[in-house]
Amino acid sequence: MEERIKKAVGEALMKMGAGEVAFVVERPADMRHGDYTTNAAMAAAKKLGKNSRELADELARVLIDELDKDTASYVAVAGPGFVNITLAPEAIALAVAEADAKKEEWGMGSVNSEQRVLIEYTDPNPFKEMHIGHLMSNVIGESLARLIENENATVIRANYQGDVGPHVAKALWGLQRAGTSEPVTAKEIGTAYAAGSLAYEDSPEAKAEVDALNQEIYAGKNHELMELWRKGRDVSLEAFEQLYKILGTHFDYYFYESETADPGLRIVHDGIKQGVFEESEGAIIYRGEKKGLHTLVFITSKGTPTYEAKDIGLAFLKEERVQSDRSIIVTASEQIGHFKVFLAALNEIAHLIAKKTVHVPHGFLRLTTGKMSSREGNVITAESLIKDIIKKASEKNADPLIAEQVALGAIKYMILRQAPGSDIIFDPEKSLSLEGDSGPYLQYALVRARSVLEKARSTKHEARNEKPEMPYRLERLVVHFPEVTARAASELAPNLLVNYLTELAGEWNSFYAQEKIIGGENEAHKLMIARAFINTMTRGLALLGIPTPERM
RNA sequence: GCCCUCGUAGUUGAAUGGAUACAAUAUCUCCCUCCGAAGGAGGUGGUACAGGUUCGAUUCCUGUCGAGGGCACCA
Repeated sequence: MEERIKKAVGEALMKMGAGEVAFVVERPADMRHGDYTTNAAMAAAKKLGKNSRELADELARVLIDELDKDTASYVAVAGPGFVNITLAPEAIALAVAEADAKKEEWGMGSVNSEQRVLIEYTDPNPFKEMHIGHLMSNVIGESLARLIENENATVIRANYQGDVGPHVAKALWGLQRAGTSEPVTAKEIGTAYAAGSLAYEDSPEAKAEVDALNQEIYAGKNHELMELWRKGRDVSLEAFEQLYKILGTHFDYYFYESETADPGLRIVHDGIKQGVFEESEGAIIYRGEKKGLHTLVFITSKGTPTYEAKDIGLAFLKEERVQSDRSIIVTASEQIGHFKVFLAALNEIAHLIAKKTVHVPHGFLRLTTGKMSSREGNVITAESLIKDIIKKASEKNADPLIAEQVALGAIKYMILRQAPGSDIIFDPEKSLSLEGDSGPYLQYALVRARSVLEKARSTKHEARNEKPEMPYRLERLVVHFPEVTARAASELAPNLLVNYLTELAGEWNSFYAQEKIIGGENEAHKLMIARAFINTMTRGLALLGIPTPERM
């Protein structure tokens, strides 16, 4: 629909001799202004040096001829020169019928038509418990994956896990110190990591031991150590799989730092000859200053690869295993600087890979009660957060499955409701609200709508399909769903869909409160609206990865 | 010290340079004899500060203040 209007506005501008002007067609903030609005007249006025109101009047006249009677009922000029388009009731009825009839295909688009998109997200570290940052990465990444898929692309989900590096050495040091040769729980390993991490900071001897362990792990020659490493890794990875299951996410490819280290080292060493990297104080570095960035170490003076070198190795490994047109990496925003340098270096080695790669940063989850640190003992793990919210949701839901669905809805909503890059301020005292703007609000609206349909099945109703002259606001909102999903996908911003669905749920709740559906006037028409709402909400929540409970 | 984000009702968030800055929450009123009150209807309340560009600035530019993150051997 938006496309159709955009095209008509473009043609109208052409006829007015302003074909070059860039303009937008969008949903006005206030529905009373119409179903679509365009700033085309104001944009053209600037370019042509004419009065915007006069130009808007002219555009409105031309536009009403461009759009056929069944599409727009009228076009009006308002404010400084907005041209507002109000859809014809027939066009709205048609779209609502489509929202019902198309089922799973409702809202599917072609923004990423035929593309193969590789998306890396979650990236937890074995030997550490999964914390909230990884949860955020997972929830955002999974939703992006689904939004991109919905635009007719093939999405390949990848997870990159840090199974080597200093944090692993710290955990193994802790396990050795505790005399554990057979770790069985992730918690056990997490505790060992915390112990190793503390000792590393407090004791120079421990630091030296951990550093030595780190190199031994890279070397892989110490059988006893590697056996402990393998066992600990398996336990951690298995714990992650349990969480992925609960979160409703899955991966097509797993990459591990233990396998990116070698290619990373090799490629960086090759890069020295090409003048991309250089040696400095025994380390191999990339001088970011040549690109207005800062210098980063890629290989340490001890010969171990850093995160940056491993990322170079990873980029090539991905290329080897997965054919892709685009590559998206979702990580915390603290890595923005590192990714800039990494991509600059990669661009010198492999221009085509760098060009198709984009880093999508997500914010932190910050506590109102102060910084999270393992030292303070107030680190919130993904598991503990989920458990807490499930407990809260259980107060109203005896069924544990539903309590879990509601809790996940609440958590995912909190993460997805705002622009991906910004931090989330979380008050652990107040916990998560299950009312108002929230996941459960959307779920509840859906459950109630389904319940109406359920009831309607057992009652007799008229076959006549009459409808009021003016479409309901709810219907007018449903029309916009495909545009919203397309925009959320192209801007990599699930929050746009969250905001839309929240508005949609509110509109349904008002409709539900004001209108008697079963046994009311125009029953068949209202039931159709209910079905259109249900399908739109169901599809929308699916794209966010928010579960839809049967009842609440 | 340098670089990057960001400052919007008491609080948490919206608003591709556009219309009377939009919600939720908290608070104050109402509404279950009627399809499910995790709901609906209404009230109170806001763009950090100072300049600039523009017909028009929460948005762009400059400065001040404040917060977060990054800046050679961590990830």
